[in-house]
Amino acid sequence: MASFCGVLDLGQSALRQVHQTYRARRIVYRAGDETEDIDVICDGWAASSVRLSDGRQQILSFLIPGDLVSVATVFEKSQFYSVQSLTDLRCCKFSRAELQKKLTENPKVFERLVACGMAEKQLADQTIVSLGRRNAAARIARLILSLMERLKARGLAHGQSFDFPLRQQQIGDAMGLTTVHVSRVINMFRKEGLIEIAQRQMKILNLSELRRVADER
Amino acid sequence: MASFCGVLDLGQSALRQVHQTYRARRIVYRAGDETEDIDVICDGWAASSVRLSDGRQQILSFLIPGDLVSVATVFEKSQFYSVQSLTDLRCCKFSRAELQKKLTENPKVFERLVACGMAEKQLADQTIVSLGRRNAAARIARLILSLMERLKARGLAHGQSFDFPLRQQQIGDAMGLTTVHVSRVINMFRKEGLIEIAQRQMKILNLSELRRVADER
DNA sequence: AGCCTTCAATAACCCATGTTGCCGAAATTT
DNA sequence: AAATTTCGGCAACATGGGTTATTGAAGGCT
Repeated sequence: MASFCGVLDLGQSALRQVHQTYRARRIVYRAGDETEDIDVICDGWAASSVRLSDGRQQILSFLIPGDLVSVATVFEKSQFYSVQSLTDLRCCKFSRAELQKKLTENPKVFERLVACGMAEKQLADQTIVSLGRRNAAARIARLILSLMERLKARGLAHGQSFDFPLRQQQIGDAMGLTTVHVSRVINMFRKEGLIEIAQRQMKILNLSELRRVADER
Repeated sequence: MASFCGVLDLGQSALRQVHQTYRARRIVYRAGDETEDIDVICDGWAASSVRLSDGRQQILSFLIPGDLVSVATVFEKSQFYSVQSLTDLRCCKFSRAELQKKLTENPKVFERLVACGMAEKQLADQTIVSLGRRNAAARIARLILSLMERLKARGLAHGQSFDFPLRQQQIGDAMGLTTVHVSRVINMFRKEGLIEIAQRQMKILNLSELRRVADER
């Protein structure tokens, strides 16, 4: 299986890389901290999120293998959101300074980085549409479909089945819902034969109907 | 007053630019269309938005003088969202091809463009937090404060007063609320002496209290 | 194996926000 | 300035989703 260290396709003169692992539920990056490294996720899932003063959190995005821990980290030493591992995680670390140097030398790498950044932005925009205008069922259906597409694009889904390590709490924190309501919706999906979840594996049983739900208001 | 044509600071070898005006409520860019130009807003407000199949729309962001009509347009010919003028608009148009050429020649310009892109992303992330975790009053308070900060940074606010051409419908379309509910909240703000709106001018009367409301759940 | 923690399902109740409809004011067009 | 459209305020009512609490199952740890 691809290791995803090479997403940026740095070519012959590859940069020094260090691999690092994190246990599930660890803080990979804490909001406001300064870092000198850029992480690429090789294996496992993570999430970027913001914690509010009352303890609730909003997940901004889920990160899967092949994702950079935010393109912004390449240009800014510190971010206003945190990143936490959702599963055990394997990352490939690059030095920011070295990567930036590479950018000026190799415009192809810069292009690839810009493309990653724009993909992040487009996902964020679609999240805004979900949160602003869709009801709970459509939001969750969209999340599932979007994750499936992203996993497929990286060769991490076989047919309509894929690893799905998310807890209902995390789905709620991403889609602006409570765990109770996420549970209601997921069970409705199950009872209607749209999906099946067992042992952290998601299987989509009725794709066209799930798409229909995702397009409801 | 600054014209904002120079946001990208293209320097001596300035690009050919064309100025264009739009009346209020016109489509500046239609989702999916291919364009060869990049617009910088010199005067007036616009909004990028997505229209759903049932006619409702979600506004992704408000664009004010000095904003690019999305950094993404520099790299991608077509976008999945539209841009509409909210007021009469003056824009400065650059050719994408020429601008891209300039990018490879002048890394400073590239940096500035990346910085614009990251600012867009950060605004989008903050919108996600608002929509996901804040109630109507906090969302609207945050929108007002965020717009004030952005206008101030461009020298377009005098003290706590600034142009505010948004209709309640547009506030609702941006913050995932109905016009009725926007009206309820705005009137509450008025009655509590937080803000004053008259003739498309917003004045913040009690900044600290408005900030407090913005930080409530 | 036993203990403890996390996770999910479910029910009863509540509240923030949506829906519909109406009216008058303000803005825009003619 | 008359006509028309847009806009905002308001009230009555409906509902999607939140809150709280309880229970059992699943998963980790010693």
